[in-house]
Amino acid sequence: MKKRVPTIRDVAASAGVSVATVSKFMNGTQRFSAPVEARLKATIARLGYQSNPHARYMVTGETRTIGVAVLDIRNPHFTSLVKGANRIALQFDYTLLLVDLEENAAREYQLIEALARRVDGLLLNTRMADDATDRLAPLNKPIVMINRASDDSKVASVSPDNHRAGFMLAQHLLNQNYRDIGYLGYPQSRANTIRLEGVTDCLASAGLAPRVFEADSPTAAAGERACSSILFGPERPDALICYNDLIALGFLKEARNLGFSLPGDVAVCGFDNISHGEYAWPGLTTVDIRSERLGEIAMLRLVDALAGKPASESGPLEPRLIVRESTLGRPRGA
Amino acid sequence: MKKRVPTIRDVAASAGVSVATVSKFMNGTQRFSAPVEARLKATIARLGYQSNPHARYMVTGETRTIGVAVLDIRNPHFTSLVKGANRIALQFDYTLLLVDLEENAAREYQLIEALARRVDGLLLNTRMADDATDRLAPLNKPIVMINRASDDSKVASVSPDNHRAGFMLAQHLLNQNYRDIGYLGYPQSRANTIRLEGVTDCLASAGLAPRVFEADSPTAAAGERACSSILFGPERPDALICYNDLIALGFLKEARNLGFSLPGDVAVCGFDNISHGEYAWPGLTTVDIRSERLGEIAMLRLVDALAGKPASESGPLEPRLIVRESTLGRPRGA
DNA sequence: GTGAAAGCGCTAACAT
DNA sequence: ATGTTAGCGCTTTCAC
Repeated sequence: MKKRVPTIRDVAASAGVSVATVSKFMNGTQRFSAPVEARLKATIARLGYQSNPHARYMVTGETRTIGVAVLDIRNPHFTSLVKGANRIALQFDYTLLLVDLEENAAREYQLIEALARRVDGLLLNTRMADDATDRLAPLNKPIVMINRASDDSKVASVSPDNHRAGFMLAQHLLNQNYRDIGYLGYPQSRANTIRLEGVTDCLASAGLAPRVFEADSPTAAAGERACSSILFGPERPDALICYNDLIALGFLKEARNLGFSLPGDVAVCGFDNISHGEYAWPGLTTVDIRSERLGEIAMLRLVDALAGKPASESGPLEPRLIVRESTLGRPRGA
Repeated sequence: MKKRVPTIRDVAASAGVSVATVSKFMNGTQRFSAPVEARLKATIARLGYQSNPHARYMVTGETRTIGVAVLDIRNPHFTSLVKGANRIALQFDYTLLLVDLEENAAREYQLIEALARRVDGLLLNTRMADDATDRLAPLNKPIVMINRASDDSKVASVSPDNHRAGFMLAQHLLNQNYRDIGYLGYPQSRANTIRLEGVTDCLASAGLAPRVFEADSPTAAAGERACSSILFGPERPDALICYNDLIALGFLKEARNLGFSLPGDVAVCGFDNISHGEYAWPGLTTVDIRSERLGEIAMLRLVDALAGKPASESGPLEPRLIVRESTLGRPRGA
């Protein structure tokens, strides 16, 4: 015999009060006479009653749920984002409805749309083209986008300062006396463009320009694939800035396999400061874009929006350069 | 002017049919006359109508949502679990309600209880004591536990074959001629006991026994902390099996800092086959417990239970030994 | 093949 | 301070 979950009516009957009283008690909407309060407390505890969130939604219109869509939860940068978002959400009594899009552009919009029906607001990390964000408007829910170019004015978004992060990495390499600097990008990502601009702007101040290569996905496997053609190309760069740490790590590994010595033959660095980099060898120089904090900020923005507060326009999050062994070799001919 | 989301009544009115008809159409419960079907299709498309999942739940009792609680989403093993679970869930039209417990035992039960109210079933990864699982029964929802000892008969659970995995690692080290083998465990985890048993049983067949050390958390930081006292202890082991790859990676890094040469001075390996290990140096020998597949299987079990199907009792998932450089050094005196 | 109506568990407006 | 009641959007008998 399955025992039925107690409803508000069970509690009301059992405590000898009306459902309205129980409802008000549960929500702390009102004060009660001592005897009623005592009976209510006892009955609720005895029955183990908890209000049904879905029924509650029916009348309040609030789900206390935030939809989170990420391209790939296994990318440590995205994992951290979710971690940070989860922390703030719990703090404000929200729960995360998570969808891993698996980098599947085809189902992307459909999944997000379905997600939107069940939540109060959305935290989105997609590769959706800018014009496609128009399609999100009819969802009629507060949305915060993550890792989107900040000049995208239509929807709220939080991103690291990608330009500055790129600039930092390039400056560091210049300081280390590297001159022939390559950039291994991932053109599908919006952040890629800005990171490259940061690199380019910095190098320009020294009268240099980066040689640009492309990876076909933001993964270590893509870094491995790109490696040989870069290292055995006509003019091998001194140093390589990769679109993210995963690509850098893959490149690093493959370069070692190919018999190159790192960072002696080529220095390598990336973006994101994923934990892999700390335990790799040589340790990976990177720039910490503070993913977890980014997730917290994004969720904070959403919570504010949901509470009807104005968006506190804080600037992009300051990145931090993390120098490790992968860029500390003496460049050729220096 | 905010435009209201269309309800089933809007569609009914606009198409000149009853709400019952629209409902049946949406659910494919019935066939319709051509004209009605055409009108319905057109109206639904025009209004962009989609049924409200919460209202639907009110009558069906189904949320089409699975609650997933993990100890720490940033632990790559758990991330993979979620990835696999998400894949199967989407396939069966479920969505994941995710809660990261942040290894916080205090709020654990409370969070899970709240989660249970909103979902059809639960996928749980907790350190809750076995007797505490009794507290989950009143939740009255199908539950699949992850990474729990298989002898725990009360609740369904899926786990890797931890004993075999431990055995494999120990056997590999014996094959490599290591004799003085240590085990750096994390006693708070149930899997830890079984992994150690696997190691112990294997070594026993060679007349040996592992020396056991303890880490205070399942993280790289804990591996770093444990390192010096093990390596500078009275009798330094030849080889060290760590409770998981994170601990192993931390140990590896710190050992290098302390001036040891790996695997020459000490071989190191772990469990989980997290991607870090492939890009570390020396590459980390590990045993792949197939986390992502584990997540898939767990979710499959849950989906079956929800569909009223009997649990197909498949045995534990076969682990796979992944040998890399961290255990390929020549042992001392061999 | 289609419609009318009851009711899921809850909150909020209003009455007392 | 407490109770009555009308829905929220939907599915599901049960008529027709």
